[in-house]
Amino acid sequence: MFPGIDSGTFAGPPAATAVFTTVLTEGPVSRVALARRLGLSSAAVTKAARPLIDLGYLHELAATERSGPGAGRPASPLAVRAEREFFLGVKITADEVIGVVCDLRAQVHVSARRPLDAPDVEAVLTEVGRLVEDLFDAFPGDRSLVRRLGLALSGDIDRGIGLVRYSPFLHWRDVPLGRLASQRTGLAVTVENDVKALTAAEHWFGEGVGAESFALITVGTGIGCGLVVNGRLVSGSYGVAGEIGHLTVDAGGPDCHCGGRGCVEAIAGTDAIVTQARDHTGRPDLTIDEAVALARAGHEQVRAVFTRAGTAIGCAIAAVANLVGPTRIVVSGEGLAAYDLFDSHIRTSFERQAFGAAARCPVSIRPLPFEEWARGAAAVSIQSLVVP
Amino acid sequence: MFPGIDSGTFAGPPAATAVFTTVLTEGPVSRVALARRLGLSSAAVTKAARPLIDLGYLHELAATERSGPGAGRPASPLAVRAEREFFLGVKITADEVIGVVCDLRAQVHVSARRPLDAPDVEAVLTEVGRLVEDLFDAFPGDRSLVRRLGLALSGDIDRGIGLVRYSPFLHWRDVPLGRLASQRTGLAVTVENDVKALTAAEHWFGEGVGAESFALITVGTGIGCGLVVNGRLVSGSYGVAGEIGHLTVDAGGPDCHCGGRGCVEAIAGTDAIVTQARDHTGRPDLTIDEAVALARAGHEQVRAVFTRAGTAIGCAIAAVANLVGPTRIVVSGEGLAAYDLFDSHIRTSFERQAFGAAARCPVSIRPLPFEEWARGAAAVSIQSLVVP
DNA sequence: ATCAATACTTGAAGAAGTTAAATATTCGCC
DNA sequence: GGCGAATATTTAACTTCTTCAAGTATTGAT
Repeated sequence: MFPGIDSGTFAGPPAATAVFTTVLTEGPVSRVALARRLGLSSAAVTKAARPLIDLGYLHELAATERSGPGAGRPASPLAVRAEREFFLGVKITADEVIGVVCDLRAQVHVSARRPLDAPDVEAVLTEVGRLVEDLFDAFPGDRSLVRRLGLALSGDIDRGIGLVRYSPFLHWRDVPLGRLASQRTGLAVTVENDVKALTAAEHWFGEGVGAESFALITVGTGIGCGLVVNGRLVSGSYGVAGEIGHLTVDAGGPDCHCGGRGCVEAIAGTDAIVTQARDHTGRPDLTIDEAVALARAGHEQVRAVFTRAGTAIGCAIAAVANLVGPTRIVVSGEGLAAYDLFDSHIRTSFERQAFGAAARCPVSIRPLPFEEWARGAAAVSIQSLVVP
Repeated sequence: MFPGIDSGTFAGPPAATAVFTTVLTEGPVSRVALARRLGLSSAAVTKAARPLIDLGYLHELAATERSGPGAGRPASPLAVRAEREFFLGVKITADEVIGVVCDLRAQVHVSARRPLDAPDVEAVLTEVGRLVEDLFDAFPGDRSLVRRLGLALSGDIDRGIGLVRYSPFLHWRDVPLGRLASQRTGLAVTVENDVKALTAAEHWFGEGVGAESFALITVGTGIGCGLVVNGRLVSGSYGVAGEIGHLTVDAGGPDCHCGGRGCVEAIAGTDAIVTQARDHTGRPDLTIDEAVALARAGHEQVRAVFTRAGTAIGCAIAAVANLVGPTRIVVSGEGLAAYDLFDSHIRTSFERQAFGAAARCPVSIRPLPFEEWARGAAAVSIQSLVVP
C-alpha cells in the first residue's frame, strides 16, 4: 500500500494523499480539523493517517492548545516528520549548477555550487553528478534517506517525462534530461522549468499555501511569472506560460530587443536598468550594484530609473491580476535585491492599474536568495513523491 | 440514485458523472472508448451507464463504423438523448432581456426577447418572468421537461449562491438574483457572469470541447476574456478575471477613459471604432454600420481604423496566450460582425506577438449572434444539472 | 463452420469511505 | 475527588463503488 523506503512512488488512496498533502503544506493539524477541511469523516482520516504514521512520514504532536470555551479532549495534531526523507534540488544556469538538500518540509539543510564551463549535455550531466556527490558528502544524515533529485532550468520542459524540449540558454532541444540524470545518479529525477518550480515551492511551502490561486513574479535579467489557478500549476499548452516580460507597459518606453517598445523587461530587467543607469551617468562600465548604490545615495536620475522600473513591474502585476484574479501575489527574484528602491512604486502602480477589487489582492515583495531556485527544484521532487 | 424528473440535482457516483459529461460533450462514444478515456474499467462504464439509460438521459446508437482492421463485435455508442430535458437561458442587458430554450446538447429550439426600461431589480424580475412565459408559450414540447433557468449578465457574480455582487451597468450591489428569480419562476436558477457563461458554453458545446485550456475573447463595446485552465473555468478571487480591455497594446494609441493610453478597448471597442471613424470622415453622426460599409467600400482611413483595431486585438490575444498558454483561442462577439475587416490583422498581429510555439495556437475568429449569450446562460444551467 | 478479434455484461471480491456507537481526555463545577 | 458536558479519536458494521476474471455477443476472415 504505502511505500517503504525502497518502493518507487508514493501512491495511496485519495484520502491518504489528501491527508498527507494537507499536513505537509498546512502544518500540524488535528484529525478532526483535517476531516472538516477535506470533507471526509474523521474515521476516514484516522484510517488514512495510520499507515503514514507507521511508515514514519507523520507523527502525533503533544496536545498543546485548548480549543473551545470549556472542555473536551485535546486534539493530537498530526505533523510531518520532516527528517523522514530528504530531497536534492539543483538549479542549472548558463555558468553554474547550484544544489541543495532539503527535508520533507523543504527546509534547506545543505547547499553547494559548481561552475559550469560548457553548456553541452555531457558537461552538465557531469557537473550535476559531481554536485550531487558534493551534497551527499556534506549531508550529515543517512544517505539512504535521499532517493530523489529535482532539476530546474529555464526553458520549455515536459515535467511528466523529464524532457527538456527547448532551452535557449543551453541551446538544447529535446534532451531527455530526466532519464539521463537518473542513469547517472541512480536517483528518481524530476525536471521542471525554473519559474514553475519556484512557483510550486511557494504554493506548497511558502506564501502560496492555502491560496486557491496565486501568482509569482520573478524579476531579474528577465521578468517571469508562475501561476497557480484553481489549486493547480498552470503549464501552458505549447510550452509557453507566464511570459510577461514583453507586455507593453509604458507607451513611451524604450525599444526592446523583442522588436516591441516599452516592454516590462526593457524597463525593469536587470540589463535594462544597467543600460539606463549608464546613459544617465555617462559611465559605460557601471554595474548593477553601483547603480543601486548611486540610487540609494540619492542620485536623482538613477533613482528615477528604479522608480520607473518599479512602476513597470506594478503594471505587469496588475495585468496578471486583472486577467486571472489570483488570491495573492508574490514578487521575487535576484532583481529585487534593491528591494527598498522598488517596493512602494510597485504597489502604487499595481493599485492604480488593478481593476476594482483586484487591487485588494495582497502583494508580497521580497528579494530571492539564489539558492531558492534550487530549493524550488527540490520542492518539485517532494511533490513527485506525494503526487506521482 | 439518479434523479427522476422531480428531484432537484443530478448527483451520482463520480464515474456516472464522468460518463455522462463525456458523452454529453464529446458526442457518441462506445463504452470501451469511455473506459479508456476516463481510466475506468469497461465494467464500471457499463454499470454507470445503465441508470442513465433507464432514466432516458442516454441511449444506445446503432453500431455504425467498423473499428479495427478485421473483426470484432461492433460498438454500440452511447449518445445523449438531447430532448430528455430542456433548459432556459436568459441574458440580461441594460435595455433588454434575451431568452432561449435549449435542449441537453445546448441546441437552441426557441428564442425570444423583451425590452427593459428600468434597470431596477423588480423591473428586471418582472421582464424575466414574462420572457420565461413567452418562451414556455412558444416551446412546442412538454413544459414539465423544463426545470432550470440560467441567467447571465455582466458584472461580478457569485455563481455558487446566485448572487450579483456588483453590476455596473444595472447599478446593482449584492442582489440575490438566483433566489429571487427562483421564487418568481419556480425554476432552479443559476446565475453567472455573461462572459464566463459564454466560455462555459464554448467549453462544453463549442470549440473548447476537449481542450485542457482555452480562452474566449469577446469583442464588442468592451473587450472581455473568459479562461478555462486545467479543464476548469477561471473565476478570479476578487470578482475579477478576464479583464483584458485595458491592456496597453499601442504605445502611441489614443487616451482611454480608464486613464491609461493605448488600451485595447480604446482602439478596438465598438465605441472607439465609431469615434475614430467619425474623426476621419468628419461626420459626427456616423454609426458603426456605416463605418463598416465605408471600410468595405474601400475608404482608406476608415479601413485603417479597422486594421488598427484588429492589430490591437491580436496583441491582446497574444498577451493572454503568452501568460496562460491556452490550447486554443476563440475570438467572438458582436463587434466581429465586420469579421472580414478584422480577421487577417488579428492573426498577423497575434503571430508576431506570441512567444515561440504559442504562435501555433489555433485561433478561431467569428461573429457572435446575440442569442449566443442567452445560450451561454442555458449552458451554465445544463452544467448545474450535471455538476451541482 | 470455425477462429480471432473486439465489445459488452455479469457476479464475486476488494477497496475506500460512511455512520453510529464506544472510548479517551479534558474542563468546570459541586 | 467525582460527575457531567464537550471534544477528539477509534472501532466495527455496513454501503457504495470499482475492479477482476470469466462469460456472452457479434462481427470479418479463412
